[in-house]
Amino acid sequence: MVVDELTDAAVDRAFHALGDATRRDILRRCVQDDSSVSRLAAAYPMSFAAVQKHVAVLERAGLVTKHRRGREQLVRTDPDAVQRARQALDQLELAWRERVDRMSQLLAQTPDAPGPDPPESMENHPRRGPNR
Amino acid sequence: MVVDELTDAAVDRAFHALGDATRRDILRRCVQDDSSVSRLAAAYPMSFAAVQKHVAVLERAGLVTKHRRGREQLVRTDPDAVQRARQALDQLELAWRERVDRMSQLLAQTPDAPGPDPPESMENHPRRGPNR
DNA sequence: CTCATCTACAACCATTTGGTTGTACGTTAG
DNA sequence: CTAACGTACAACCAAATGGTTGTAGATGAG
Repeated sequence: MVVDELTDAAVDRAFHALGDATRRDILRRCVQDDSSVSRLAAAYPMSFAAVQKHVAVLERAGLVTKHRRGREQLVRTDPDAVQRARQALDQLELAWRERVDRMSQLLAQTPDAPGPDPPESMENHPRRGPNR
Repeated sequence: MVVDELTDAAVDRAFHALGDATRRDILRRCVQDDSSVSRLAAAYPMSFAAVQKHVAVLERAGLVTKHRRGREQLVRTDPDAVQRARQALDQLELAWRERVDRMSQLLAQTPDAPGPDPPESMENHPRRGPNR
């Protein structure tokens, strides 16, 4: 499986595209109804070309596709791409859960563990003694 | 609840922070084990200051927090923030599902009528007839 | 105390980004 | 056909980004 090639630069582009409020709004509009670029442009306080660029960013990120209808160009959100981005975040959450598991395990196997010591306890007393 | 204030500029920062491979890697490292900034810096082919800036971006986005331990500064991923970003994507997927539902409904309620004329019909037949 | 380490931050530079305007092209309406 | 519309794209600009180096402040080790 050479699927790994996609996921690095592609995730870059996807998150970068999502990091702008205007582009997220375009996504929201187009996920509900396909919209032509000019109709989108009318909805924002910027030039047509600016909106066109935003759509281009979303398209390069694979988040939307364009489809001709007459002289218009309809923009459509790709829900698969959205889910792909979500998976990247899911992985982070999974890793966190693994970490918590490891910590719980360490605590459990502590022999004379007297009480519910928070996991940070070992790295949390900076020996803030009488210095200063 | 004025929770809406957060979600706009904050989501901007979060996705922007996630839009860089180095920063995502930092997140992955720190979600598994807290790591000092200098230890992180040693892991990447760039200067200490550059890594420091990346951490600052992640911190402003609320994705990590820093905790002093002696002369080190430990970086820790905030799993809640990751989940918040995920929710933003979940909303998009939800909207898509609603759209599909609406479409299915339209299809379902179409009897065997030859010309189902919804209000949108006027902008929907491009009259791609025998012209050209 | 002194020294090495870790961090913070300013100044600077090249590149990218997000916006503008202007021009050109394809398609549909009359 | 011409005119109007929707789009594409180039050129340009200010601001942000991602990197560098250099300097200075805290903190722990010896």
